[in-house]
Amino acid sequence: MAGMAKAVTLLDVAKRAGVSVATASKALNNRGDVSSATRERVTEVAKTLGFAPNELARSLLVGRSSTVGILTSDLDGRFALPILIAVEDACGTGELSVFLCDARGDEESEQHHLRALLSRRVDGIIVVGSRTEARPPLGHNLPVPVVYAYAPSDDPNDVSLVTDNVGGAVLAVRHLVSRGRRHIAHITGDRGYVAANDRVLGMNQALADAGLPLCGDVMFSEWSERWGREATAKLLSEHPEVDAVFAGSDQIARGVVDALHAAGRAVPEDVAVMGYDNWEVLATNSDPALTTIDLNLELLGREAAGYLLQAIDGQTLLPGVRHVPARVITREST
Amino acid sequence: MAGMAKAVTLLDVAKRAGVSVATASKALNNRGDVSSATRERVTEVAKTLGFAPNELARSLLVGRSSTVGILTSDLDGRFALPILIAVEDACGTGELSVFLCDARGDEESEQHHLRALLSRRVDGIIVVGSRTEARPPLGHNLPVPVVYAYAPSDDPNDVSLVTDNVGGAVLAVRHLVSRGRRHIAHITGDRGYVAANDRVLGMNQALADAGLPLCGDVMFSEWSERWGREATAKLLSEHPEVDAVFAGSDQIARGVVDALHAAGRAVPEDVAVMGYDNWEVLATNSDPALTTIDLNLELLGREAAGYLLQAIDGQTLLPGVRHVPARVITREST
DNA sequence: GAGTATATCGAAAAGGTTTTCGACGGAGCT
DNA sequence: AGCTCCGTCGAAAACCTTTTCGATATACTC
Repeated sequence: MAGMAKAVTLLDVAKRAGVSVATASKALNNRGDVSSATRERVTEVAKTLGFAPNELARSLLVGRSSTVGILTSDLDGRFALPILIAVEDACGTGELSVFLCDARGDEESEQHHLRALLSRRVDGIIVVGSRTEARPPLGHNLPVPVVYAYAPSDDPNDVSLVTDNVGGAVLAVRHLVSRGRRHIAHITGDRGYVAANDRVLGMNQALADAGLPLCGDVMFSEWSERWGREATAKLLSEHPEVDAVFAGSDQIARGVVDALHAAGRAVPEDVAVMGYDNWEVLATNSDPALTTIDLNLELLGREAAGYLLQAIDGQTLLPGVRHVPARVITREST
Repeated sequence: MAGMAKAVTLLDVAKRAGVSVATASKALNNRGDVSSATRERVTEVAKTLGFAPNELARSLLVGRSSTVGILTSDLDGRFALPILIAVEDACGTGELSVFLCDARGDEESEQHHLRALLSRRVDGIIVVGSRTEARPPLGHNLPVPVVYAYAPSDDPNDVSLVTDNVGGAVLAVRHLVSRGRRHIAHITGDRGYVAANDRVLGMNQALADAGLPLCGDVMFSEWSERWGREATAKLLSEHPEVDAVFAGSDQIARGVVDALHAAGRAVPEDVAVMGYDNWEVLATNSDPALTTIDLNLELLGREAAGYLLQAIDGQTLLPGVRHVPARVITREST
């Protein structure tokens, strides 16, 4: 800690360099008319004094703070973090600093953070959700642009980015049929999640395209390994002919391969298993490593930041929800 | 997006209320001499106009921004996030907003972010690392207080908070011997990590206290499930009498129980297994669920924020590294 | 030498808020 | 009536930077 040196101001360097603050400012910003001699002198003094312009004053003057807010509803979750990282990255290269706010799923806390962000005069806000269900907008007539990531706004006038779950499921079953599988079962999570329903939608569509029936009924329950194990046991007894299971998440997929091994079925030789989410620690550590669907969350976050920057630049972007495509990550389980 | 309403200023509400900006300010801040009548009138006007004070101007004036920076070296990692969440939480209740910066382990990027934070006039900085090895300090003679979390600064004059890995390992083997285990083996990760070495330190200490030898040598390699499986197979062939394995991480522990099952050993009846980290998704989804050591990262983050707030308040805190104790989470694998 | 063009610099305003201090009016007292 | 005192309010400075525009000096042209 030690020094606690007083911050050095532009006036300090101006005095030290024997010029006015005006020319000092122009010298440091390569702007206006200033001789190269004094410019050098000023920059030299600024460096030795360790001058760093006070962004608060700058922002106040130019009416733009070069900050954005990220408002997340649940940082703990699996999906917010990659988006957060991508957004922070994209903003950082654009010389924007980001305020992080975690509302913990609390509506009241969210409004509290919103007020804080607005009084700090952020130039824009990205709200990232943890579920794919649509959410009410942050507010109406906000003084700054807002883009919604992962969880879309239910107001069609807002701009939202979401992952394409039906497209992802299509990719998944196409991959399985391309591997020669004909008896594909689907074990997934909570029937109350639109993510689960979107994926069965895509699956049915791709199955129909391939002229194949689903092996058994789709099995809903919870997003856990345990459910993957349970469901697989049941599946094997009722449909021993199954040669592929499409799991609704990597967690479930882990349970599936466990149960398959316990039943003496080889993966992928006897039955292939496909995960969803590309949760690295689960997918890569599995034995065999899981083929899975990657959500492209980094791309989603990057694009969200990109749209926000455009809006901050004054461009009006056309409203609606944009779907960013998923992609299959091929590993050893298929 | 829609409105883009112009931000309403204090002058606006003052004019509307028929007073000067000075009295308006005093009315809204419950300060100075102002009659209750005009106070009510001003607050009323402020509410209807939706006035929110410009924090930039406020900060500039009072010389304190009510913001802190979090500088992380690797957000991806397993350990930064819980700390980040706890810090954000603690700061939020203190009416501080937090700037998030992810340096991605790049020294240059870190300095870049540091400069940005300082020119934004943050009141303090928390730097959270992703490894337990000590790191060089952010800088010398910085104008704001800094506290280091998880990865300590190697300058003894700084204040750092780290997890107590040797204490955690002591708890782990005590737990195992309290379960009646006498042949305890240790499978852990990369020998180059001080975390790994600290834990064998604590383990040896607790083993000595209990008068027990280690079963076999400690097995170093990588922090993965695969290594857990490999090492277990080797262990079983060389030391079939083993009745407990203390794993250096939950990932390794998962591999251990897999291999144990494959070898026909029941967990925990035949051999107990203990994890480390309490990585929920791994530990709770395991079959059986893992008993493990929790790092208390939330507490660490909360305390880091607490110390920083004290320093910001002008208290000088005594330098050095503080160890926050771990705790055992008992589940079904022991 | 007179006049004009050019190069370089500085004074001042602006941004929105808080705080100090002086002004003003009315009430109470002698 | 004259005085003090208190309660309320407003003018202005301060925080630090950027930008505009006028001022000054130098060089150049005829």
